[in-house]
Amino acid sequence: MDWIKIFSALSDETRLRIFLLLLRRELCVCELTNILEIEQSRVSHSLKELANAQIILNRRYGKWNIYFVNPKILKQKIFAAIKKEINVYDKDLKRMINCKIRMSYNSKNLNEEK
Amino acid sequence: MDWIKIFSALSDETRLRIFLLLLRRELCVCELTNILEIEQSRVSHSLKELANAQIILNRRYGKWNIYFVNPKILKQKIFAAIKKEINVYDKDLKRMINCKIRMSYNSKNLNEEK
DNA sequence: TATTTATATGAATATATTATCATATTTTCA
DNA sequence: TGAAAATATGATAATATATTCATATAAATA
Repeated sequence: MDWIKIFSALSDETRLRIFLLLLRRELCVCELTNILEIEQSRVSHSLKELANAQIILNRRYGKWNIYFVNPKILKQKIFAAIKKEINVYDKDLKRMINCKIRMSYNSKNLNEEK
Repeated sequence: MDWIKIFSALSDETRLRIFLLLLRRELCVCELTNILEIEQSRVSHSLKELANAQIILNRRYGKWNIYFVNPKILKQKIFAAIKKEINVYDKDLKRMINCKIRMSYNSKNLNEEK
């Protein structure tokens, strides 16, 4: 575990917001862009650094790239504590709840899920 | 709690080394300088940022400025987890054990303790 | 196949951080 | 009181980081 890289990844507001959201549920880039209301390239760059610190992973699903918290790190007490003690930004949480980009798509194409 | 400031403070090797040492015991600037084998001004600057993030405090004792982990933050699970999961650098730990700058002084001047 | 949607990435710029040096301050002690 | 020890701090230079823009890639779909 490279803790300096990890703390570094979490020391930026954009990346921390993303990470706190991903602790709640997995999200694709366009959902994050929509929720955070920032540029898509900024989201991608941020995700790259979180992935580089190995605290998130991703999987392709059709045209989407879905990012999620690396299950391994959740076994570490530090991340379990982060999940419990650091709150997601209120506005982000609300927008996440209302964000149904993939869901509306899925309902039409459920049979295509691998 | 300003988590970005906190993660930022811990995202630098020098500061993380200092913080991990202080989690074991309180130390003055000259002890830290001795243990870390880096410039004194660098230690002071690093301590200032850790203090700025409110994760360490300090008290004057004679000519020494003794730094210690803010007891309040240890109640947070995150810091308790950091203490358990992140190891001090081996070399630092050894040098800390052998560092007796204040101790040798104290033994001669115990009656001056406030 | 051409277009659209989702995403990644390289380059350039703007901004922030880090290390070092010189020096100032405070306390102790000869 | 003057020197020494411990510490803090401001300025500078070197380095790293973040943001934006333009563009590339890849999958879906009309």
